[in-house]
Amino acid sequence: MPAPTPAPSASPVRRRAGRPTAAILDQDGITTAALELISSKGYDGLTMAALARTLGVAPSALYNHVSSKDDVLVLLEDHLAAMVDVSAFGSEPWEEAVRKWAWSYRDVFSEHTPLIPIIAVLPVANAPKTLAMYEAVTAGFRDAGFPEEKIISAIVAIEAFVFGAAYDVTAPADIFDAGTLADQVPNFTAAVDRLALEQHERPTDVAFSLGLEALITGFGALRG
Amino acid sequence: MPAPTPAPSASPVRRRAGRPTAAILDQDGITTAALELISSKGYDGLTMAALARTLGVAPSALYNHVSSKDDVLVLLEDHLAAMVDVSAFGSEPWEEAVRKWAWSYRDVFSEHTPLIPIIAVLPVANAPKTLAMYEAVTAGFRDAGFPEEKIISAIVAIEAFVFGAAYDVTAPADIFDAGTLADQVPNFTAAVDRLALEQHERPTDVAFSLGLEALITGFGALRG
DNA sequence: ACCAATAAATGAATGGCATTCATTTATATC
DNA sequence: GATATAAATGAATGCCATTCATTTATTGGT
Repeated sequence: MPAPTPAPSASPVRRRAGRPTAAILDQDGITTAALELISSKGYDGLTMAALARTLGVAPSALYNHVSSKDDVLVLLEDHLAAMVDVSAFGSEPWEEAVRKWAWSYRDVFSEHTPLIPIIAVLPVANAPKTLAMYEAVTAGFRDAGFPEEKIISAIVAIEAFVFGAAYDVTAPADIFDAGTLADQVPNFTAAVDRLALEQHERPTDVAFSLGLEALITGFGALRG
Repeated sequence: MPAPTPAPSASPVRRRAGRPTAAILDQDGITTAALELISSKGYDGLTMAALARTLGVAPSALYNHVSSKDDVLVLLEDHLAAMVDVSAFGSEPWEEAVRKWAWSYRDVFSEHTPLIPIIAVLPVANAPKTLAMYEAVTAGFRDAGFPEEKIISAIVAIEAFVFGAAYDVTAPADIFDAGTLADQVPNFTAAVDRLALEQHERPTDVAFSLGLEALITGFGALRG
């Protein structure tokens, strides 16, 4: 069996310092490599050293293209925002568009919860694709007759729910097992058992659906 | 002016190694010291070394009482859960009880967002006070006529919203300023401007109220 | 065609961090 | 009184992000 052709990005070639013919690194390449690394080693494996190794460069070289590791996380966040499905706004009824948007938003970020603290406080001016998502959603709300002064608040509320629910997806299945304390919390234990008994969908999906439909119904009533 | 009596916890006395008359450290003391440290230096200042310094011990001494820094965060989380107001369950109408619980929950954790990734996936068996909160809320839902098999899902949904909203509180005021990209996102920019114009409450509070009332209304309809 | 400025890489620090471990010793237990 | 144990010390360890002086190929100006 012949050795597989090594990926150019992982080339172990000892390069000399100095300006190369073409730049090896750029923000897109860093983003892609970071995504690969995360999918193979998880966020614990995402270190500047590991990222550099994936790209076949010295760690310090990264700092010519990003100002910090947080900057890498912002690049990731913006990349992922572009994967959120806003296509139903403008082509489907408002309720269904919101539903698709929220589910897809949750699904994308449930695999990337370490980015949530970043995105939740990130000024949109630093994240063009994220901003594009907001534009599409805002237009969808406006066209559906939503009063303009309430659009941002409604989006922020749905987003808050989405981020919290994204964490929920990653929780262990037995998170609500009270263990030895079970007899001290009878109502809670009974409710947990009852859910397990009568519900065969993923509990996290049931909760998300329940909350999202309440938000859609409640906000839908605001439309003129 | 006489020198103030130094807090025993901050005593700089050079202690000899070995078992003291009474243990200096325990989990309560560690929790209290961690809260002090956070309120003075923030979560960035919460290091095992700084925590040990606050308590007047060597960093390694902490590991006789907690197994890791994450363990400290769990102690903090559980301490804070006990500060969440569940008192209205049983004494006030369900809607009002949920409202008070959710606002208080959000307010407590908005000052402690670095704990959210911990609590969101923390098995309740490791957090007795958190469990007690769930018990009170569950009983409140049951007594209000909520179908038992939906109680946990509803709580999980509200909690997701609360956690997301807690992050939102910490966001910078100009988070939605699109800057130079403003002309590329006209609908979004218009909606942001309109909100700023017509709304004088804290935007984060407006969004929280909007979402929470929708959830309360939606879930209220599930009661028998 | 040269020359200066620049972009983009290297690799060797640096300082901070959580955590581990061998050691010490006062107290509690048999 | 001997022994085991709990709870402290302080010195390592290894990982991490980040900085800095240095190198050098390319670009743009004269």
